[in-house]
Amino acid sequence: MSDLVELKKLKNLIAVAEAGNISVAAKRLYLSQPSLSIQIKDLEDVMQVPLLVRDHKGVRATPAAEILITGGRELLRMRDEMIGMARALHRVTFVPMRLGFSSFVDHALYEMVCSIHTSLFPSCEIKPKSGDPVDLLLMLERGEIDAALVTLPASGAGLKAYPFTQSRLVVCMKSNDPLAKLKEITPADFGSKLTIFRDPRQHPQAHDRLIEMLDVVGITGDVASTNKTPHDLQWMVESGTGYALIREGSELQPGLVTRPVAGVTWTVDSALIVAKSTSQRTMPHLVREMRKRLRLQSSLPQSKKPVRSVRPRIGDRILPLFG
Amino acid sequence: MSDLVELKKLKNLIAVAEAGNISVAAKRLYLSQPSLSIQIKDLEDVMQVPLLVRDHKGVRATPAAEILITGGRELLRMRDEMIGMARALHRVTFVPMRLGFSSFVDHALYEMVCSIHTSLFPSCEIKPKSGDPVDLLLMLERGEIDAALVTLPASGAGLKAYPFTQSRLVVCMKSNDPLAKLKEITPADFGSKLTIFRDPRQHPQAHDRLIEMLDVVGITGDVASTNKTPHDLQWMVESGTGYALIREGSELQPGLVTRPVAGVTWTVDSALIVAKSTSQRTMPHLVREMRKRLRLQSSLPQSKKPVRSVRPRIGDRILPLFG
DNA sequence: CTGTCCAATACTTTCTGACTATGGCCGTTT
DNA sequence: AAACGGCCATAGTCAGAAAGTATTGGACAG
Repeated sequence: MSDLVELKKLKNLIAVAEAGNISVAAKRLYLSQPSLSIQIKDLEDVMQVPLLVRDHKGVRATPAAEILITGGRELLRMRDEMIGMARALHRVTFVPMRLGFSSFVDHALYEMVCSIHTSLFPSCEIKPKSGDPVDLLLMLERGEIDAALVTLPASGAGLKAYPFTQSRLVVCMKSNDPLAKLKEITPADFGSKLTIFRDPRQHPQAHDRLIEMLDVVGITGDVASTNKTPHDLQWMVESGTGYALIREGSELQPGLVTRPVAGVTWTVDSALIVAKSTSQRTMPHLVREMRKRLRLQSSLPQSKKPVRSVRPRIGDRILPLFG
Repeated sequence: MSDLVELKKLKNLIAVAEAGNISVAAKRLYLSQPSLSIQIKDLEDVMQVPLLVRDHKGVRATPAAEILITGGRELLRMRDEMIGMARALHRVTFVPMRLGFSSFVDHALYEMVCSIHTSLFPSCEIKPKSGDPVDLLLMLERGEIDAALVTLPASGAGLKAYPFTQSRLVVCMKSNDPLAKLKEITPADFGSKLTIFRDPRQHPQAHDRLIEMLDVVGITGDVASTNKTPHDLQWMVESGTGYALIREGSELQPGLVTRPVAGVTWTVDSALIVAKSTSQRTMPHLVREMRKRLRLQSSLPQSKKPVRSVRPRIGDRILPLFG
């Protein structure tokens, strides 16, 4: 019987009791409400003891559940302690996780990766490395970094991509631009003035794909200004050089606005690229946890930065860009 | 990280360390050797600490593993204690498990069911009830027992069958019978003298099926002697009344031998029959554990079309019989 | 060499566990 | 009252974890 009572279930029971409400606990645990309900039910089934008193406003732990909760906390504490001891004994220090990221990747995503990795492996240091995608991919192949956050497409020998987020591309313009009065604009409206791009050398694959994509709707993509950072790019827009395409939900400098593009759905994928041969064993767990959290809520957990990046709705057909 | 270290894995690690050998531990745990190897490897991966020193004669626990083993034992002990406390608090006593069995079911199977149930639910009493299959099924339908061990075919309203073992049927005869000199005998050899059967009223479905099956090979199945128990049946054979079909591997009285039947593969299934509506919550766990240990699948149709107690051999491997 | 004994790897299958969708219950609001 | 909203339970489906089978590789012992 006891073999059916695993630490994970106890942990979840504790979370439910603390929340006083299965639905809320489920959110905190990045689980669906039914999954959690069933876990509790299984526990009750195995123990043949009711653990929760349900009523219309939530649940309350029974005395038996209190025992499990108190004991469970103790067990979880002891487990952590034990693991710490075992690792200390071997004087194992985690190899730092060397994480590259392009400045064009959403900062919220970067922070999410860091926070999840740290919560999974508290004693594993993260060494961030900013860089251009083309360089990052090279460093990955050489084993100089363990993973990199870049936008797709991205490929390389022995690399594996895990796409995590998808954001719509919108046109960035000055707020006093005539087109800013429109709710949506068409490619024809802005095509000729779309002149501000990120430096093609930073990410040739993505640039080529972008040009190709513009070509489909008849825009030549006159690359008049190339920029190293999103900040530079916005600055160019502000200076009146032209329009730029940026990720929806990006933080905007004052005086700038974005408008969605009618008739097309252009999106950009951000992915974690991992070298299959990496010696950093934490990667699979990181990827798994990222997927778990992004699966459920389509909205990124609120960091201080309001990420209002709109994800395409399921069912809508999306033009396959960067894919 | 610690969330990836579950009690089950610790338990298995302990078993490996105790066995000093993954393969042996796997057998004890009713697991395959690779499954266990992988579990250990996962642990080492997550902890980033080697746990076992492998050499050609087995494995040895590293100091880090010793910590996990000692701590793991403690954790397992505490869990059991905690569960006991929680259950005691509610003064829950297990409802006894009322288990019916036919005397024609292999005693080893009966004992296995009991021992597994007891190891899963030590404090749950088992109330055995011997009886004829026809009565047992009736009692199941009425909810007077929770489960019954009988031979297939067996069906009834709201009953579910979990076949566990399959044994070949062999001809039982006196050791000084002329046919005993043969290694195998054919249906034609013994057909006319096959006169000893179990009482048809005990299990009409199975009896009908048996007669039908004999008919296929041209044996009339002249039921001259009907018997209530396997013992009586062997007694009749010994007294020279005729031949009987019995389960291969049955314990034989002195002076009797069995011979396989050439040209056909007659088998008999023993199954645990459970009322779907039973209040005995231990049943699913019992069934699961039984299946784990026997590695048999229970996807037999148990609809109106009765499960054939006789069927062509699957592949060419016949299950070893109890024992 | 060759056979044996283990553990590791590769590939396949099974089945747990998680999700979506939906229904029922019970208070609160209109 | 009826409609709504919050919450938990159930049903049905599916992906991925875990287990299995078959095979390889390595290290002795004969």
